Amino acid sequence: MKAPAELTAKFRASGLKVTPQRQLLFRLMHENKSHPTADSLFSVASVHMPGISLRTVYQTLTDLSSMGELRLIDVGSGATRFDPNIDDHHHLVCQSCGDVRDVYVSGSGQLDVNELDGFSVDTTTILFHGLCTPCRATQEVSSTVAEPLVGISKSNTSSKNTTNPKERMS
Amino acid sequence: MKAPAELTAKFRASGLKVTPQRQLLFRLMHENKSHPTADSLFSVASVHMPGISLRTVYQTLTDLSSMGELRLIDVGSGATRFDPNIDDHHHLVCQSCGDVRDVYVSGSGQLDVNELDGFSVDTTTILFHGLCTPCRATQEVSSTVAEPLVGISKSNTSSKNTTNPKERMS
DNA sequence: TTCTTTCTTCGCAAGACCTGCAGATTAGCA
DNA sequence: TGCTAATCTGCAGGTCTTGCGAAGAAAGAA
Ligand SMILES: [Mn+2]
Ligand SMILES: [Mn+2]
Ligand SMILES: [Zn+2]
Ligand SMILES: [Zn+2]
Repeated sequence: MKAPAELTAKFRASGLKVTPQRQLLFRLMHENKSHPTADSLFSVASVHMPGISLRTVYQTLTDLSSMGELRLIDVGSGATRFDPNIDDHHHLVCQSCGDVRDVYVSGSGQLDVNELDGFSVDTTTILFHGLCTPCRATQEVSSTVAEPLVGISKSNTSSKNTTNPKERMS
Repeated sequence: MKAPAELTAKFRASGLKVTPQRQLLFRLMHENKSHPTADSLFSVASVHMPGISLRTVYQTLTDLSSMGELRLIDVGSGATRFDPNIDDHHHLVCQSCGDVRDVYVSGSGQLDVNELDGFSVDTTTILFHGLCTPCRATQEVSSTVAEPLVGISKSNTSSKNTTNPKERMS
């Protein structure tokens, strides 16, 4: 994603107005490596500009991605995450805390794919699911009883939606 | 996913009952290559068993995945897709019609990943986004005017949720 | 500066997907 | 046949996201 000043120019060149809300979001997203959700970005934005609406955050993020300044990432955690890094890169997703980190992969173009027959590939998305260092440390301590492999556990142990991205913003 | 008869045994062995609803779903999912959503499976099931509830379809699919008989796939199209193929494989996703196809990738383990520093990878998910053969043919015909690279298109041209998986079931 | 036009913001309703709940029902077994 | 735990269904509720329109504000003209 371009720097705030450049985005300002780009927006005006496109006939879009540059509002205080948009400027704030430009600043909050610039070089933001946390892959925030709209809601977590809204929380942070609200501190700087009380009264800003979640609707406006969604709107601006959508606008930025329409202009190719932002990438939308779906790591399967429910909410879409927004990424100002538009380089060709992939993601590491912590299954415990939900953290998302950039990872640069070489050789993804040379993946041997069988039976493509006719399907033309445009983009490739790779997600590495695992544990980040802090979470791995925690896991080692409390790993006494293993989860049964078969049997229906009605208690949901997955980390889906248990993480609060609001507390992981830069 | 195991065959219906084996699932029947497995369910009973786990203290779970084998109801007509479950048997139907076992049959509909067995060797089903369409990666259906709960809702699309519900539509098909409703034809065979009018009155079956969407809630039961969700429940049974959840049970099956808890037992490791089904994989949950998130291709970013909103609804979770269910996959009876539990082999190590990845997916081709058509950006136009939403179709999901299996693809076997060799060499995914040897992806060069930089700066993993401490992150331990458990599973890798690869999605190839592109166009299936039928959709590519359609695209070629109607590709006269290119989409502007910059500028906010308020008309949503994305294929998200425009596809009806109900009509793609086997 | 003031006016005018067009775009934006905000708040709320609504849609899509999924899960919790509980009363009615039924599979599995003695 | 009868009992009991498991299941099914319908619906309410939760989360994430988008549609809508009245009120407000940016940008350029006068
Ligand atoms: Mn990223
Ligand atoms: Mn598959
Ligand atoms: Zn973690
Ligand atoms: Zn297609």
